[in-house]
Amino acid sequence: MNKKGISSYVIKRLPRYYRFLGDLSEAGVKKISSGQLAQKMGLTASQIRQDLNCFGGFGQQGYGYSTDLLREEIGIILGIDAPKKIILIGMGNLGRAVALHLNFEDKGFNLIGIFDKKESLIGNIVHNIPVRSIASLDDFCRENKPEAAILCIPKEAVPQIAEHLISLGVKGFLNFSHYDLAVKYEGIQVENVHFGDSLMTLSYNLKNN
Amino acid sequence: MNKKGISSYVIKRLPRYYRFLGDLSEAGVKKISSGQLAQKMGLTASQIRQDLNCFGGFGQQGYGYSTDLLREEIGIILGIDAPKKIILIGMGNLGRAVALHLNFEDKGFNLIGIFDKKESLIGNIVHNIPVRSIASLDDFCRENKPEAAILCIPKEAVPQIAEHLISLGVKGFLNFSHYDLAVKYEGIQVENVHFGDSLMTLSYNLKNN
DNA sequence: TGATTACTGTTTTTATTATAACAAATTTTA
DNA sequence: TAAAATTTGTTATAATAAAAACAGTAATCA
Repeated sequence: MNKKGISSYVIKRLPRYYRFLGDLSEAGVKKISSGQLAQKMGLTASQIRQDLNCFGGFGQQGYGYSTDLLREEIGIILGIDAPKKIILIGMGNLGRAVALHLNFEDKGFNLIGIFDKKESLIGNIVHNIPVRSIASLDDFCRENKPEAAILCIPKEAVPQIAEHLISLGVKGFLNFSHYDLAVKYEGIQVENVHFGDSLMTLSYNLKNN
Repeated sequence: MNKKGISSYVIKRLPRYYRFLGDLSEAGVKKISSGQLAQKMGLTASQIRQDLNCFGGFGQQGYGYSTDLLREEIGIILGIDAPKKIILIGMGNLGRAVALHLNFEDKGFNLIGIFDKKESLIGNIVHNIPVRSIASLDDFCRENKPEAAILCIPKEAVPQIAEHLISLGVKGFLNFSHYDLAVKYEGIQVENVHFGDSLMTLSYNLKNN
């Protein structure tokens, strides 16, 4: 629960609403009711209405929601309309995949820098961005002031790098390493992505269902 | 909630317990109390004890839990001791990163096949496994009977491929595509991994905290 | 050895989340 | 245009999850 008192469960559902509404929009669907959307998403209409009403009344009684308008509103709630500068640390297989696979602009970010310590990678152009030496991180951050960082580095390196980035003004982390980055300081945001955990959950579910 | 009546919230926490216990084990910690573990993981002792007691009493009053034993027990609960055959569809940037980055053996799976439709990739050896043509998928599945599949393919291709794999006996999916694979059939397990959603959540949290 | 401390397993209570219900407003239909 | 149907926003209820409390057992210490 954040300062505005909105449950993290609601917030975690917002990107999913945003994606579904984008697909509907692309498919030319102009309006949608909570009931129709609920069916598509495997939720209840009640939950959708209640989720949306945490942020305001975007629908119209007797009509439903305008697909485009609702998507736009959720985009604003998520802050996608105001891109934030982000850097990527670690250009291994995973880092490269993340840089090339994620559409940052559509998700509220602008990838402005890529860093690695491996000499052989430095200077490579990935996603139109040169890979820089980790030695140049401090200067780069002081000059460009990235707000967030993606960590695709070995788990041993994470605590130090994270702390260092915080001292350079980085406020948010998307952490892919095999390590749970904890929020130690007020105002620092962390999203841990552990897809190994998803594999284990799948293993459990295959065994027990 | 699955058939045994254990909440999905509990099950989602199990891999995290497993990881933390592994780290402790590696660090030579022989015993741990629910209180100590709670502090390390940012949970309450009560929740840990209640989670574990869904599956049995692994601790000892007045002592705590044996790190190694508890880890092993959770591994068994997750089915990590009984590796299941899994295949990977889609050898783009993301597919390659997943194949090379994920330690399947430690997570209950054995990667036995990689498939792509792109001619130029076929025959490449990734993680000691040759990339095969998607045309050979049917024969391969009939012969090797993989229980699960990882999808690293464009979202448009997902519904068809998933349905086809189900007809070939695949029971579980780890889906990385930008599409929500829904569980349509009894006994089919799906884990959707959307790290774009995590980025959006981070965007929200940066904006609002 | 007896008392004290530490800790689990389990029950009870509280807090949170999701669902259902319904009044008010809009649209559609006759 | 009037009645019926649709659908939201919001309140009330039910279900679920988390936290707290506590009794009982093992370990430790005097």
